[in-house]
Amino acid sequence: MTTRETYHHGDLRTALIAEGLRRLESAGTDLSLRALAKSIGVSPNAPYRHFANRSKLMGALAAEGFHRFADVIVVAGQEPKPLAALKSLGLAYLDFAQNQPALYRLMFSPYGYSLDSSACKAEADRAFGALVGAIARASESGWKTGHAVLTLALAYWAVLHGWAGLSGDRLMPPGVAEASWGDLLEVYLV
Amino acid sequence: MTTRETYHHGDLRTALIAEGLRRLESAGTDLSLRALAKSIGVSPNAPYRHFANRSKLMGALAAEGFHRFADVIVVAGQEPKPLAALKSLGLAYLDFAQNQPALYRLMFSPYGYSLDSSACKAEADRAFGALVGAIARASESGWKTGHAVLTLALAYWAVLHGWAGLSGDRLMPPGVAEASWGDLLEVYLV
DNA sequence: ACCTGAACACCGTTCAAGT
DNA sequence: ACCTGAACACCGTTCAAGT
Repeated sequence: MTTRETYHHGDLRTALIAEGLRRLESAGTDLSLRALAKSIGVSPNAPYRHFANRSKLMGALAAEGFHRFADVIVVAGQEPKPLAALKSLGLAYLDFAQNQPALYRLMFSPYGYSLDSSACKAEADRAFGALVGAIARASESGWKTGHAVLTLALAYWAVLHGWAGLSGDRLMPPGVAEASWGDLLEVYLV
Repeated sequence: MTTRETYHHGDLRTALIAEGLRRLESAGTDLSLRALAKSIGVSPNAPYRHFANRSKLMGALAAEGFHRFADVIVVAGQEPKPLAALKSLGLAYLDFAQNQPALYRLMFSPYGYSLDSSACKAEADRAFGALVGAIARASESGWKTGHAVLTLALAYWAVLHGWAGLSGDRLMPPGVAEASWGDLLEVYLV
């Protein structure tokens, strides 16, 4: 969000990621390494000192996205009442995906998660761990005891990921607006 | 699937789509117009006689994908027993996404659905209609009568789309293999 | 160690021209 | 009507060279 003039020397890596995250949402087009370098005021090949190739840079953006994502999910899951925590976590998830659709798409694309596995996986596991924890607490309080916690967690993750994609890409039928998030989650939450 | 030698004259549009669908799954890299034209044996700009630009071609591929997808979904939903139909439809959905991951991703990406709205939307609506029909029959037979049919359909679609994405991109935690599809759907189907 | 300049092969797209 | 050839601006990437 902040713009500075003290880049270009020793902080290029940070500058690339910051500008990359900014451009990701603003420019609808694919993120170009050359355009990114140009907007920072550096030569077209300067990024190669910090990233092996374009994919690795995209992976770093995805990793930063997963980091912020995990922060949001973990906090939302700390709601004391078990079922309220599940719903709060779900709404936080959908909010994140809606507010940063390009970043979310990158995170869960082959250019994101798969290409910087180590960094992305660690943060994704942190978010998924919060989800499993919330599900476990709900299960202990008597919610859907007929299913394994891990299966319940995967099913909930699938609902959230799927709905984030469908609503983000405006694939839902007309008449179904964001207002129905609550209703939708209720189907799963019973 | 079939390879012919009678292309290049009058059938270029068909040839581009056929070869495009083939390359989509084989080449992991992004589909290039020039490479596609070259593999058909035509000049780099010949496709522009049939498609306004690359996006329109991708949209046509997505539309063909949605057509095949709808066929599969509609057939799977014709299973007589209501709950069995829902499960059959879900498994057909996940099968399609797993067997043609690149096509599925394209269909539900901004380059697919959004760019050739008319053709894609018609076929997507056909598939979604089959889903709504199957849900309606289940609802009439006493399944989850507490929720609106449309809400149930959206929730099921979200589960399927989400799981297709997570398993297609191998984002699920280790130890959760394809064998758990049935278990996962059971959570929703109760 | 970090960046620049020049170069390569590739890409989407356009325009004039051929048949 | 359908395709080719040549050209433009752009891209990822590499390599030699500068500081």
